[in-house]
Amino acid sequence: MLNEPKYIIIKKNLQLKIENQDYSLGTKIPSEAELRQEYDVSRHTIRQAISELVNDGYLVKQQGSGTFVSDYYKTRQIGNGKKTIGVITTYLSDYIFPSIIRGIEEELSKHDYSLMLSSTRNNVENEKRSLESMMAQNVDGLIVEPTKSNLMNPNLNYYLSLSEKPTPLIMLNASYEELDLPFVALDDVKAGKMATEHLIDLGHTDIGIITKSDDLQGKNRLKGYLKALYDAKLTFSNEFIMRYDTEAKNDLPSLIRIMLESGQLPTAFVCYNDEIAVMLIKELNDKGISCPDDISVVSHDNSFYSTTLPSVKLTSIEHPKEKLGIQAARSIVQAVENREPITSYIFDPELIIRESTKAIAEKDEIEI
Amino acid sequence: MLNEPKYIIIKKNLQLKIENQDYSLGTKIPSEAELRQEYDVSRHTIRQAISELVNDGYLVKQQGSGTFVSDYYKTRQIGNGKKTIGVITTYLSDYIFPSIIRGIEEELSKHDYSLMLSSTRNNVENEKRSLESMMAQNVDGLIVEPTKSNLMNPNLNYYLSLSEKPTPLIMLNASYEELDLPFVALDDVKAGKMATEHLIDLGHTDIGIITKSDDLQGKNRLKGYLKALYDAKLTFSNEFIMRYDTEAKNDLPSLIRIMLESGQLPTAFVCYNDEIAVMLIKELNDKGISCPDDISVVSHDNSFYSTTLPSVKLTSIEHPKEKLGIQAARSIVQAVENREPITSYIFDPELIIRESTKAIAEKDEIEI
DNA sequence: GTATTATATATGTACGTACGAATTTAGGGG
DNA sequence: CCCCTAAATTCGTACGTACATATATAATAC
Repeated sequence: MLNEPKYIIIKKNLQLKIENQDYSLGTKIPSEAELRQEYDVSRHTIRQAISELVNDGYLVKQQGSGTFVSDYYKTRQIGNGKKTIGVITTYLSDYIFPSIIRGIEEELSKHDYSLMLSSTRNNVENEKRSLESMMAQNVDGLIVEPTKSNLMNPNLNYYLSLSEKPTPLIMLNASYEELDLPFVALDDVKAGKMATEHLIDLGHTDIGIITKSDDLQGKNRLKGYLKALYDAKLTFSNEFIMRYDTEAKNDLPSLIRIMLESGQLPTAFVCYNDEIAVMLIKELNDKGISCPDDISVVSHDNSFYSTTLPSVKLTSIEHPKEKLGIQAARSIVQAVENREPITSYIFDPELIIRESTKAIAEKDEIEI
Repeated sequence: MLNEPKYIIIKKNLQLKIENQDYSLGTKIPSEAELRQEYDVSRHTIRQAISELVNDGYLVKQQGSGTFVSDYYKTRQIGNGKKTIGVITTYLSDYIFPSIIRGIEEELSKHDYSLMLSSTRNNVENEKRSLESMMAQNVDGLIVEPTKSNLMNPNLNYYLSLSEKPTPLIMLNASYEELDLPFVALDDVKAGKMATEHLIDLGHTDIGIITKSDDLQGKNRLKGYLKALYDAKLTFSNEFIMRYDTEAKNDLPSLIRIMLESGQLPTAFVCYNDEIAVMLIKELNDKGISCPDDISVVSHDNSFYSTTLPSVKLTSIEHPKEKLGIQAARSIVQAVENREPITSYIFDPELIIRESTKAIAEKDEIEI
């Protein structure tokens, strides 16, 4: 520390005086000759110190007149000091995403960070463009909800090159299993297990599932479902494990209809999310099947869909939503400030019991 | 031109060679000593030229090793070309805002623009901070949904200083009447008039309204309501013009309850938006009053609330939502590209008739 | 008092030397 | 062939000088 170069010492000294307003905005600082005497160094050394300060925007030089404290450096400092976090999600306006984004925005604005937003509509090509755009904008950190997290993603090399750079990155909701990236998510395996166990506790032994195939959340919830069945030594029928992907979502109602018409049904369903659960219950009702009297349904995410059906409020696994966004933002801010690696954060699921699930015993009693 | 300083000539020469890939990315350029010989100048002069190029990001120096062509300057160039639009709204996750933001994002991404997002939670202090932040970030355009547009806004001077700058600005949903800023919005006066006229057409003569006092939309919808009554030569009772502001929203249910208990009621209500309509209908039902059999309700915005009530789907004025966002984005992009002044865009309202309104004649018949 | 001019002052360009510090390269020993 | 060391290379710091150019100031002429 003591053997810092002279010009660095002088630079720091001048910088301090500027920031302390010893040399106030717009005023002239001592000439090179004067500073030379003051610090007892050569003119070259003084020039070197001043040159760096000019470069950093603290000073402005004017030949023949003198060197002046810039009134620009303050504003530039603010602009430069302001950090921006890029957020890439699959959807913006749908379902639980507004809440997640709100959580992120809330936390970022607390730390005076800016938020740059982009959505992929669950399309990998859009994800690529969003990533490129964010990188070009030199964001200070990235929060990404992965697109088609259960399929081979062609943008993995982008993520790899990002993880080499100092730009912190955190994944939301799910991660790419091929990469070892930090993430903030609900424990989806546990969630699927909890949902299924709730049905098992109610006496159900024939349990179907409708889940998503192209994202990791769907895969994990299925995993939890299978685990719960295995632990309870129950079997499952392949016909009642129904999987769909983003593109096939619109065809799902007719697929459900076909399934419902194909013979014996289970007494309960686990649904990937509330949207699907509402879809299923509507199809059930159309066929004269009641929920929960005939078939119980447990879903995920506890979104506004949970209470939207006139006939029945959904039993659903709570999704942290805002909290998830807040946690992701908090982690990324911490990573930006401290340059420390990010640790993943996993939320524990929680079951909200409403009206769409019912003990099977009751039904048997009625039938007897 | 001929008497340019030597170091400037050398700098330009080197810069040219870098851009022509004579010195390609990452490779070492000749040492100071070599360049000294090549240009027949002192080492100091070479260092001066190189120093400026290092500062501009073209070169990177490494003591003991050499001076190298930076691979960073290219990306910095690209980043500067990308345009960013700042979006400031009151809320992010609530109500129709996700749809609006989605529209904006969709249109901006089509033009390869970035979106910087901030919300004010309808607080003017937050609005100020958001504006400052956006200005510091040097956004290329701004889309603002005004905070408390019907109250004197303390940030008007910010907007004034903005309108002097070349940064295009467009207001969303409403504008500040004190300023003459371009905006994209629904014709709220017409909307309020249309809603009220629908009730008049159904035979209602006693019509109340619940509207918001601190934003322009509420004021305009009230204006339309009064206009419709005036045109139909109907009177209104002050007790049934109920106004509330953002802060008092949570107290609204109890205020409605008090109103409902205070004697004779109108046969119909116009509501500021679907959220309020749902609130009102719940309170009505609690008092054993049916909608639409006893009291008709027409609301605004046609949001998901319109179809959320188990008892009745709402008759509501359509809000353009996505279209509004798309139009705002399109206007701002046009303004950024062509540097032309923005013209306001006003959407015509449209009535969606559902179950919450009923002709008064029918009711009379039943009663007879 | 004002306009012009000379002088002083400030930064800009450009040369030179010397030695320090980090890195690479070449040479020598095992 | 590998490891260590010494030398060479390259940039970093720091001193010096000289003169150019732009600006401010003081002196001068009107």
